[in-house]
Amino acid sequence: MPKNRFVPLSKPITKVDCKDCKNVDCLIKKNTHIEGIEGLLEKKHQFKVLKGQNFIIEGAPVHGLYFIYEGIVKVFKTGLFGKEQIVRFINDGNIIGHRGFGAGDFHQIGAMALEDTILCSFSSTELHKALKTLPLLTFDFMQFYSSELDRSETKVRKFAQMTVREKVIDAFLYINRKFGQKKGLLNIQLSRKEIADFAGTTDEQVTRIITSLKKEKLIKLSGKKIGILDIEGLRKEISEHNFFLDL
Amino acid sequence: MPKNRFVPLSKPITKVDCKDCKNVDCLIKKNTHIEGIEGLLEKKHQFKVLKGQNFIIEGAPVHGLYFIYEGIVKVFKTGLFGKEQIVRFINDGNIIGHRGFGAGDFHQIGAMALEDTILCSFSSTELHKALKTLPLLTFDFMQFYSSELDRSETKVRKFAQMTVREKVIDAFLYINRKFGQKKGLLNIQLSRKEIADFAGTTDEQVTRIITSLKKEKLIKLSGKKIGILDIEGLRKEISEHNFFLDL
DNA sequence: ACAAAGCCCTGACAATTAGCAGATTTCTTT
DNA sequence: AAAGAAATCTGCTAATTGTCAGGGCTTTGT
Repeated sequence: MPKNRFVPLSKPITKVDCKDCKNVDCLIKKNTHIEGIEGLLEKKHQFKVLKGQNFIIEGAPVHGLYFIYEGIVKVFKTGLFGKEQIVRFINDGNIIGHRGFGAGDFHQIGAMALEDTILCSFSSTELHKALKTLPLLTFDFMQFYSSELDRSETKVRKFAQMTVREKVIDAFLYINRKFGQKKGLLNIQLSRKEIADFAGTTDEQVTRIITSLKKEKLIKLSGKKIGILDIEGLRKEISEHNFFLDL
Repeated sequence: MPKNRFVPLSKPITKVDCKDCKNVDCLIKKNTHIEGIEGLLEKKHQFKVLKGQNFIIEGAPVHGLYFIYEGIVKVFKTGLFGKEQIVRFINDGNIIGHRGFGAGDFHQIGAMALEDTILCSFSSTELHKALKTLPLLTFDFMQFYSSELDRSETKVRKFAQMTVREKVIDAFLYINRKFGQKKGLLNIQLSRKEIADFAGTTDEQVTRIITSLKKEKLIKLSGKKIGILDIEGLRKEISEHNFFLDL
């Protein structure tokens, strides 16, 4: 992460029309065809945030909802003594800033760009208007939140029942599903501490487990990057925890 | 909990009209005035389940969504070796059976009545139809899921960062907010194991912590029931963990 | 009323995990 | 290129937590 340099908080950039967007799984893109959504689309803002910028602050008032056009972001909650719990990592097409509805709300999460990231944003009032009149859009949002809820509740169970080794393995598998590998290396670079904050442990434990997994030829290291060598081997170790689904 | 007796899975009972329902916070009741919802309301089923009945089985296909008219239910996920993680306790007016939408879905959670409970149910197809045409209803559902998601993500953080004592205290405070006290005793009776499964620990630890809290005059026991004596004292112990809200 | 089962409590022990400190490596800045 | 800073690794130690086992109490069923 870069230091606190004197940088503008965000840069406006040339705006992409949602109808032409490459992120076909984006909740907005998926609904660009429905009638009455044009008003919302026109009011979209798009801008860039730099790696390391904390563009959503926990507790700050909500002004809208963001989508990632391109980039990688970590979403977290801060706890005791500033220890952060990373709630999820997100990339192209994903939503962030949930609950960007209803006035008087405050962000329950913080967000930081892990790579230079281009964001799309919609104001609460515009979105509000759209959601209250376009049931199909609202339905998609509802389904999104509902599946996120399942995911999160599964994570609660994992945290309660998994060992540290299992939690770290689970984290690697999640990261692999989410970001994939290129040339045998994960397409995201995280510090030991970030992995720990996501898996719910400490950086020392993550280091230890990485060393073991490397010795067991389940993963490999190439510089700072991590590569998963034996997905099945890793899955097997946590398989008893996943009765119904990968979440 | 009673044994497996030979009982009918459920009993139909006289149906209450949603418009007259006492559960004013119920998502359906709150929307009974909107136009076009009558079709859904008419198709409601209402029936009774007995204490101890496991009326939603994890992994079973979803046929609809339930609301609690009256009663208490625990919602859980089963993990390794059958160890269950209680996700939440719910009562009058609450929803259960999330994701009762979209065909081909399976229950991600199980549910068991802790008291004799009267349920209202809506079929997936009917609900689907309503949600896809009534944006205000869908909006309410979306907001519900969204706030549940916040709650759940906060719980993830708590599980990762709290000590066992803090988690148990947090559980008592939650139970108190949710069910309240009558004559100084919590309006719900849970076994040590259920408290443990909710707080993310073991029944022995819960026992130990209850004994300590009793000695410290923070709680009291009267038979099987637990009473909270010093809410502020308890809150203080976990206050550093709650920066923004009680969730 | 009695037996059986289940729940609760407690102590002792074992395993897991976190925290600390120092060495080493890698990255950044000048 | 060298110095300084940051991140990673590793061993050691302490604290926390879970597990096992036994005894007591309460509830349930016959």
